[in-house]
This record gives sequence, structure tokens and C-alpha cells, in this order.
Amino acid sequence: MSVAVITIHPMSVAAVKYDRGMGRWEPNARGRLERAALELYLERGFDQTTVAQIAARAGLTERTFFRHFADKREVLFAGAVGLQEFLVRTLASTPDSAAPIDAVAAAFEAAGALLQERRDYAWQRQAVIAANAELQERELIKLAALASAMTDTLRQRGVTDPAASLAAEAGIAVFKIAFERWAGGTSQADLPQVIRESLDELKAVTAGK
Amino acid sequence: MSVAVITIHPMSVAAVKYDRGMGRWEPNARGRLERAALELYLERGFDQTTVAQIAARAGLTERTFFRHFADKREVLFAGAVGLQEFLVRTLASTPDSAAPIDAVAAAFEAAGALLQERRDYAWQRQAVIAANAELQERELIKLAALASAMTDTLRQRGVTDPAASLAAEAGIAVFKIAFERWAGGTSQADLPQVIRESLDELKAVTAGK
DNA sequence: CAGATCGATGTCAGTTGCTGTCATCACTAT
DNA sequence: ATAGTGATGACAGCAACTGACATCGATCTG
Repeated sequence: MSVAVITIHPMSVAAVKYDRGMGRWEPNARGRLERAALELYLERGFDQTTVAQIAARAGLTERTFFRHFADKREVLFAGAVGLQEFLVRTLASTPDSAAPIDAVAAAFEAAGALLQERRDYAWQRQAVIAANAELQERELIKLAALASAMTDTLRQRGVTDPAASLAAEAGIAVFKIAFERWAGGTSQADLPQVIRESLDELKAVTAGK
Repeated sequence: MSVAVITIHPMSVAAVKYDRGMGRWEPNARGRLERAALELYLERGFDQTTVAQIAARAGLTERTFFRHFADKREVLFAGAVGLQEFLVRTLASTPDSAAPIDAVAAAFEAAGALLQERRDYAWQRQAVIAANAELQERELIKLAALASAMTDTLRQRGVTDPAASLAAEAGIAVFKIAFERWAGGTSQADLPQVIRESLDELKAVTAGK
């Protein structure tokens, strides 16, 4: 019994889940990979998902996944770059009259308002990250990079050195705790307001003699 | 041409670098792995070191490495457990009269004194971690776990919830920045004192209206 | 229009981190 | 003696990630 060898062109196995574009390949490969990854991480968990499965759902190959994302975790953090840019921009454009910690907190409040607009996505993403230690590691180093960027921005505003990094790190701590409370609760709390309350708590806690 | 099949007993290929004990295997396998790993990470870098190389230098096999350490990074963080226990113990035994943030800072000052006694080791380890992003991720999640443990301890002291986590996170931030300044500088600065100064800076930074 | 070039992807082979499973064998308790 | 026990070795295998090269529409160039 002889078997015909069939050469399958990439287009002919294009993912069922996503509409086909007009070029040689479907458009937005990167976005399809992000969406497929989040779906699979939610359905089966991060550990139980292979990169090959993500690529297959997006109608691509494993190799292509690694051309778009440095590793299996990074696909969940693609948006972090934009968020950091927004925060730095907002911080840089805050009037110099504000104290460093207040300027940092104000930037986070503005970012919190944006996050709230994509609440469903933010909550899904948070659920995936909360369920896996490796993803938490990646989240923490993104926050550390953010702290570093905000420290630089503060320095450019004339804030001297230990104060700049402390204001940035303290601001991150406030945001972390506020976000956890917001994402963990079932309430319809307002994220910017939770951030503001957490900042006031921090001020109270550090109001030592 | 026939070749004799030689079965090599583990003892006969025991590591040259480490003295042999009296049992079936050399003693302190775990410690030998830690030392071999640190040496190799310093010599060739974390990425350029394979687990097989570490095991070989310790006179063991790759499989044994993974029986002692969950992954290639964890070998650098074996001592973190003891440090966390020390910090929690110290925090728990601080008089209740101290404000939460001061109690946390006092615990870090005590731990800082211990770290200073092993300054060479602490600096070598820090150099390895500073050179590799994956190791920084691991360090950050250890600090997050530490924050969580200190938060629990503060709660047991009657500190209510947002204040407890904020005091712990703020304390971590202070320690992080103080340690960086201490390990980065060439000076003979006193780590507990650097921690104390950083805490004062934080208090100044958060002393908003 | 023909040909060169380019960019995004596919294909394939290889290394390494990490795991499951079973064998080995000094030591220990009965 | 005999039967565990515990730390290790040996081996097979999966999945993450990388390097090298091939493919082929789209685009540029003459």
C-alpha cells in the first residue's frame, strides 16, 4: 500500500479559531500567540501547557513563538512595556511641586484607572500568575525594572539618590498591595481610590518619631 | 580488538578537590554542591555552567544535584531559609511597644550584622546574582516570601491588615536599597547603620502632608 | 517586466534543564 | 544472618530553547 506524500502549505492548516487574512500568512501572529497562550494557561494551567500547543492554536510553529517571545512566560508580559512607558511619562509630566512619593502615587493612580478599563483581562491574567511561582518571579522582576525606571525619572527631576529609589520602591509596594486587594476582592472597588488609601496607610505606618 | 568493560565504583572517581570521608560516600554532598556551584558561577558565569559540571566538580551526578536542589538556581539560595527564620524570630521577640516599621527595621539590622560577618561570601554571591536576570528573579521571590512571613508575624502582634503588609514591604524596600549600597560600594560601611539611615530616609520621603 | 532582496515563517537537529524509574550497596536494626 | 533504609548511580525521556538553513510572497530596482 503506497501512501501519497502530501506537502501541506502553511495557509492550508491555518488555525480554525482565527479568521484568515489576505497575505501569505494571517496577520497579527504575535497577538494570536498572546491570546492562545492566555486561553491555554487558563484552561490547563501554565505547567500543563506546552509551547507547541500554544503555537498550534495560533496556527504557527514552536520556533515562531520563540521569535516573538523570549520564553514561555514572557507572552503574558507583552503589555508591561506600554504600562511602564505610560507610568514614566506620567511621572515625568507631574509638576515639580509634588513630593516624590506623591508624584509616584499619582502616576499609579492614573495607571490604575487604565487597568480598570480592562478589568476582565487584568483579572484573568492575575489569576494565571497567582497560580504559578515562575510567573510570579517574572512579575516581580518587571516591577523591579519599573522601580528602576521611575527612580531614573525622579533623579531627572532633581530628587537625590537614596530618596529617589526609596520613593519608587515604596510606591511599588503601595501599588502591589492595592492591586492585590482590588483583584482579590469581589467588590467593585475603585482601583485608584484603593491606591490612594494604601498610600495614606503607608504614611501612617512610617510616621515614626 | 576486545575491550574490557570496567565498572567504576563511585568512590574511585571521588572528586579530587574535596577530601574523602569514611562512609560509602563522601560526607556533606549538599555542601559540596553549593560550593562547586558558586565557584563555577563565578568562574564561567551562571549560563555557561551546566548542572553536569557542578555535579562533576562535587564528585556526584546530575541526578543527585536535583535531589538536593529543586533547580539550578536554588543552590544559591539554600541559606535563605535560615535567614528568614532568623528574621521572623527576631521580629517576633521585639517588644510590642515598638512601631511595626521600627520592629521590622530592627530585625533587618540584626540580620545585617550577621551578613557582615560573612562579607566575602555575601559579596561573591551578590556578584553572581547581579550578573544574571534569572537569579535576580529568584532573589526577588525569596524577598516576597520573606515579606509575607513578616506580615504574618506582625499580624500575630496585633497589627491590622493593610498596615502589616505595608510595614513588611516597606522594610524589604529599605533593606534592598541598603544592601545594594553596602555591597556596591567599596567602602567599609557598617550594614546595620546603612539600614538605619535608609529607614530614616524613607520616613523623610513619606512624611507628606 | 525580470531579477535581486527582504521579512516572516517553516524545518530540522542539537543542547540542556529537569523528572520518573529502577538498580546498587554500605549501614542499621532486629 | 536477614531484612530494610537511605543516599546515590544509571538510564530513558520530555519539553524549553537555540542555531542554521530553506521557503516564498511582497517589495524594491533597474
